[in-house]
Amino acid sequence: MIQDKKLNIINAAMKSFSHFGYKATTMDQIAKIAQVGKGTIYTYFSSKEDVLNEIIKLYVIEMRQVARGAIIQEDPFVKNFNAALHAITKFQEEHELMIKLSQEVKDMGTPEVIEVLQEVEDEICEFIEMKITAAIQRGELQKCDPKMTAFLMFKMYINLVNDWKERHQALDQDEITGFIKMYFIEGIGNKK
Amino acid sequence: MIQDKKLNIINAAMKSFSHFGYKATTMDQIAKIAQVGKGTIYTYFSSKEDVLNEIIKLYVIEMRQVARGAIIQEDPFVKNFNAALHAITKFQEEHELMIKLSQEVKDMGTPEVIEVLQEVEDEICEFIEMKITAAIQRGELQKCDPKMTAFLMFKMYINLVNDWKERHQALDQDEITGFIKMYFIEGIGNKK
DNA sequence: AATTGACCGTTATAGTATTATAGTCATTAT
DNA sequence: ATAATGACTATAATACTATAACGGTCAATT
Repeated sequence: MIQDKKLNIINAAMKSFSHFGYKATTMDQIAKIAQVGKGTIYTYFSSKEDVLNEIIKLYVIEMRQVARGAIIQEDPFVKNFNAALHAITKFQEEHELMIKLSQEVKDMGTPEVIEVLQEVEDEICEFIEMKITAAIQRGELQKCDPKMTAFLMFKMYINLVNDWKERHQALDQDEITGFIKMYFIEGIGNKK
Repeated sequence: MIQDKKLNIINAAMKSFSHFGYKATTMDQIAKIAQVGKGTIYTYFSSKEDVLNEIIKLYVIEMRQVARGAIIQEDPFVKNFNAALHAITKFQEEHELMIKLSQEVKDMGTPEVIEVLQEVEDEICEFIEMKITAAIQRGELQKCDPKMTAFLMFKMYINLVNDWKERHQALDQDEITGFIKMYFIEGIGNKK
C-alpha cells in the first residue's frame, strides 16, 4: 500500500512530464493526477528533482531490459549493436518522455533535465561498452578502448539516425547497420 | 577607395562581432568603429545580416586557404585530414569570431548565427568531401559515399576534440589522428 | 554621386506588480 | 502514533508597462 502510493505518484509525474515537460509540470498537478495531497509527495520524495531522478532510474532499468531483449547471442556484434540501439530508439519514441525532455532541453535548457538526459546517454554508452568488451574478448573486435569506442559508436549512430536526416534523406535500420559496419568495423582504408 | 570603405566596415564589424557577438553589436557601433556614418554601411550592405554573411564569406575563403596550406601532397589521407582539421581549429581559436558566435548560438540561439555556422560546417564538410573523392580515385580509400563519409569524419573529429574532453581527458593531435585512423580507416573488426 | 546623422516604426529592455510555484507544517484522519 | 492533507509562505516566474535602443530610411550636405 505504501509502495502503491509512491507508484501512483511516479506514474502521475511520468504522465505529466511526458505531456508537458519537467518545468511545466507542477507539484500540485502531480498531486491532483495521483489523487493525493501535495504534502504526501514529500513523504516519498525530497523534491521535484528527486521525483524526476527516480523516474529516470526506473526508465533506465526498463531501457536496459529492452536493449537486452534485442540482443541475439549468436548474432555478430554490429548487428546486435544496431538492434539494441534501434530498440532503444523505438522505446523512446513509444514513451514520449524522452522526446518531450529533449525538446525542453533544446528550447529552455532546463539544467535538471540536461543532467538526467546525460545520465541516460551515459547509461546507453555503458551498455555498449559492456558489449564491446565482450566482443573484444571473443576476438570479434580488435583491442581498443571500450569506453571511447562505445562513445564514438553511439555518437555515430545518433549522427546517422538524427543529424544526417536534417540535411539529407533519412536512413532505414538496415542502411544504418551497413554504414556502421562499413565505417567502424571494416574501415574504408585500402590495404596494400 | 570604394573598396577601402567597404573593407573598413567589414573589419569594424568583424572586430565587434568577435568581441560582443552578433546580437550585441549595433549598426551604430560598427559605423563608429569604421568611422563612417551609419547610412554609409547601407551603401555597401543591405542589412546587418548581409554584413554577417559577407564576413563569413571572407572567413570561409581564408579558412579554406588555411586548410589547403596544411595539406602535404605526399602524405596519406588521414594525416592530411587531421592536419587540415587541426589547422582549421587553430585558425578558429586565433580569430575569436567563431568561438563568440558559437557561444551566442548556445546561449541565445540567434537564428542568423545558427545559419552561418551551419554554412561554415557545410564548407568544411565539402572540403573534406573533395579530399575523400580524390583519395578514392587514388585508390587510397575504398569506394564510399564521399558526402556521408565527410559528414561522419567531421562529426567524429568534433566528438574527439570537443565532446570527449567534456567527460574525460582531452586528447592531443596525434592521439586524434591515431583514433580516426584506427576507427575509420582500418576498422576495429577482426577479419577471420 | 556619395555620405551623413537625425529621424521613424518596431523591437527589446528595465522596472514593477502580480501571479504561480516548490516546499513546509499545523491540523486532521486513520 | 503515523500518515495524509491543503492552507500557507517565501521565492521565483510571469505579465505588464514605460522607456530606451535598435535597424533601417532619407532629406540635407558635401
